[in-house]
Amino acid sequence: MSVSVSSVPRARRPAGRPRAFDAQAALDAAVVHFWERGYADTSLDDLVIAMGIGRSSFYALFGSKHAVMMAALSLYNSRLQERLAAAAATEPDPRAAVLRVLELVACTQKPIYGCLFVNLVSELAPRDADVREQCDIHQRAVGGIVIALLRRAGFRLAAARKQSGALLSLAIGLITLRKSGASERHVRDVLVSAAQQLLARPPEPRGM
Amino acid sequence: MSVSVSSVPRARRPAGRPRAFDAQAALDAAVVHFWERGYADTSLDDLVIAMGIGRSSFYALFGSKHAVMMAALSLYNSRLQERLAAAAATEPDPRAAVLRVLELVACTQKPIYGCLFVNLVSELAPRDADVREQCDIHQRAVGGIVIALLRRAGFRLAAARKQSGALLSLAIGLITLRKSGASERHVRDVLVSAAQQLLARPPEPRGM
DNA sequence: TCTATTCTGTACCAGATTGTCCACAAATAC
DNA sequence: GTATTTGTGGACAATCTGGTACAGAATAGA
Repeated sequence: MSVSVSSVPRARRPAGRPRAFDAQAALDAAVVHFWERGYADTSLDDLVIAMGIGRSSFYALFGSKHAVMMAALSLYNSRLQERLAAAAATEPDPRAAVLRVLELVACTQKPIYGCLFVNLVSELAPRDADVREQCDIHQRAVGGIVIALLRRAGFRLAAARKQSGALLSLAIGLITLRKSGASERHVRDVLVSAAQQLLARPPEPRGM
Repeated sequence: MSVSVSSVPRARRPAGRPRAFDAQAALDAAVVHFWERGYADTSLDDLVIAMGIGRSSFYALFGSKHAVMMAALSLYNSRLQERLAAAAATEPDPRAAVLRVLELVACTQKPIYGCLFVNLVSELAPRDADVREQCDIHQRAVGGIVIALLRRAGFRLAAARKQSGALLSLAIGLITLRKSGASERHVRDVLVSAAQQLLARPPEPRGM
């Protein structure tokens, strides 16, 4: 699963010919390629060329097109989670922190290409249990960050859960809207204004 | 472009062998197939088998894989627009009508497969100008329905535009959330509660 | 019946597809 | 040096790809 980019660097080199490429960089290139082209439209030739490695090396290290896609998705998700957690930890005001998190989600680093997570959920989730599982985990992790911030802002657990769902849906939906023609500016305006309304007051469960 | 499903039925049959299949039904089958499998992962064999026609008939009537995808997308979009417009026209209270429209958008007819519009935007929009154009039109049409309702509910034009963007993003984002694991019930709860907040009052532009 | 027209099934094309194989290269161990 | 281990490039196989060609079937009109 993990491609073992030697988080614990071995003291000695193993016997045998050393790898002629950087596995981390190759996986990064795979992330970019799946991000820009999706899964089905990416051929193995595209992939190994983009990654700058040969077929043999590709199969030796990653095993299959599906496996490298999962590794890329996992890397993308964990990096995004790190960035969101960092933003949440940096900004002291919890409402401002939520807004910052939502901006990071909605305004992706490759606006035209949206978000790799969203793209792969859309393309593969219905037929790929591995993608579903990985994405469910990611969704919960990101949701957890927002829920924690909302609780700090005074929301009760149930309300925080609901509101977190709404805020994240908003951000994710804006990614699609942007892809289908909306301007970056409009997206930001809508996000800020709607998020402020949804963050306004912890709605006490009054009546029903 | 239009596949001419004889909206104006000709008085006389044309000379020549009559078509042995229902063009409308075949296009419907294409809609379903692209909806469930996406574009790149659908081969022509898949397609003609699903549509129940031969390759020759397929090319004679539709021209190419890309063309039939565009026809399917267009049909899907116009049908959805019809359903939304009907809902908007039926429900007298404009806020209730907006909620009804959002439910139709967010709770798709094939929950697991999401929304064909969203799916194809996600898969193709960055590299396909035809899809971008068709989807931009669709987005504006749906946005127009919501904006008109919001205006009837007392929103000013600028506010209605912004709020419409927020409400539709919310609904669209929920489709993705549902695909990546959220339950139908959670989606509905979040939608209703968030939409009520976003519809609460026409926010007068106070200060900034 | 004979012609013109339209549709259909099948064979076909040239190139792309994922994945395997194997001879060889480059390093360590001895 | 030799043996061992690991990585690499290119060839290869079998299948699948989107799209075309064409002979013949089914209709209308004469």
